[in-house]
Amino acid sequence: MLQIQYIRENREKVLEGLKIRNFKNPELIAQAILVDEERRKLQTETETIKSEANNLARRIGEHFKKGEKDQAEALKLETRLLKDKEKDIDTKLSELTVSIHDILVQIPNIPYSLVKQGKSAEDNEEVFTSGPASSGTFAPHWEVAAKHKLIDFEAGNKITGSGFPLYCNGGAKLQRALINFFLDEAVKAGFSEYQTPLLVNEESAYGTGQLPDKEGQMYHVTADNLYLIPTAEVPLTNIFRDVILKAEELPLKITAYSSCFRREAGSYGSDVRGLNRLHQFDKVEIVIVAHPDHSYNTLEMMVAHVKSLIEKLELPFRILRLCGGDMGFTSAMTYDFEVFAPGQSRWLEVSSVSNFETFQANRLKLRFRNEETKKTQLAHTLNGSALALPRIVAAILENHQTPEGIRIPAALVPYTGFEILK
RNA sequence: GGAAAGAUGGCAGAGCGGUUUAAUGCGGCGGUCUUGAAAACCGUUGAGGGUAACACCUCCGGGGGUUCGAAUCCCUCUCUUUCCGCCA
Repeated sequence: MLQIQYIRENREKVLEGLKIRNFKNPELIAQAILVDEERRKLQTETETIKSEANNLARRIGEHFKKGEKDQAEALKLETRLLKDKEKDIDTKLSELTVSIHDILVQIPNIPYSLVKQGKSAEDNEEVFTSGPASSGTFAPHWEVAAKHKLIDFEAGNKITGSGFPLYCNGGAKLQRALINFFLDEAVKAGFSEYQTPLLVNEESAYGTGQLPDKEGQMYHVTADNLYLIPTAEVPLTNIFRDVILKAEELPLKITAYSSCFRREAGSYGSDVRGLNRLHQFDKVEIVIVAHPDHSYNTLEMMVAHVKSLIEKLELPFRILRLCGGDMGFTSAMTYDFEVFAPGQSRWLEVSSVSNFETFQANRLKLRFRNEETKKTQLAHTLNGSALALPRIVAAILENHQTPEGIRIPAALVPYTGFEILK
């Protein structure tokens, strides 16, 4: 959520930013400013009244203490009038506060200067590509998985439903190896390892922006009003809800492995074949809380980390800087990582690394104390997948097939304990 | 799941209707003293809104109520602790 003061003071900049996103409702900005103006006017009014009422109450107290009952009673009458007036204004004030909030939650983050205008995925900029994929004929991963009995989609179907695969034997071992590999690499890069709750409350879902707009994406446990996390970003970032950090604690780098749960309502076709899109999957997430002056250096550092992971897995990939129209609601700049799946001749997104600037921090009330100004200031939050498992597994199965089985990349062999998966 | 007690500033901890505009201690910061440090002493030290700067307003777990006036009384929710029960 953007800060209303920021919108008020940077109206033109905000509108330009929304244009880069192809945002459909730029009139919300004018509305927000208008309502805010009215709200502040009422606030001044009610505060003046409160101040008067406080003074009267104090005088009444003094009169009572001196035993001057008549004077006290006279002042009481005066107070009653003020109270009626105040109640009136307060009602309007809270209405306006709600309506300004309702407007603000509909306004997406303002893109960073490097982000290009664009409407859809077609307009994304490729900023890196690892070179041509190996040539030859490749089977799609679901065939490879079936051949070697690595994943039992039917069993998962029976136990739960589609999108909940059962990993078997070597397939399960590969998953565990990848999780450990990713976590170890993150720790080596300076991230502290956490293990988080997989269910979160409403406040947390709201804090990272899943609520109110992405309600349908999450599994909701209605009996206890909890949500299954769609990503470890939610619990990890909410560690810092209502927290004031010291400047020297930044950048704060944390990581966690978690299962992730997504309803993925409305996804069909080849998109959901095999491991391409699941309701439950595993992911190692990295989260950084950064000083606003350094958050874009931090973003580049995260990109370099994710890049090194994919390189160590010896997979062909590319990095895209998302255009305004394809970027998530809360992000100021996002890099997507896509690995090539030659069995399907398509790119699969395996990581998305974003800088949210103060957009999440504002909702979370995540601040740090600025040493120069001595004041609290919103921090920047960033996160990224490092990495999401299923599509990495799919890419390994499709890229590293040999007549003997699937070749395990050298970096991963210490974790699997075998060089060929069959 | 049952019973009882409790939730106050970075921490500890008073306050239970009007000198609380939150005591006191610890910690933090600044200063005096000192060659330097420690000790001692003095000062300072929550967040948000608002202002050119003051003033001023809000916040004592959340929400609601009583009252001229609520940290203090009432209702309600949440959480914590202790005891009992159940349990990986």
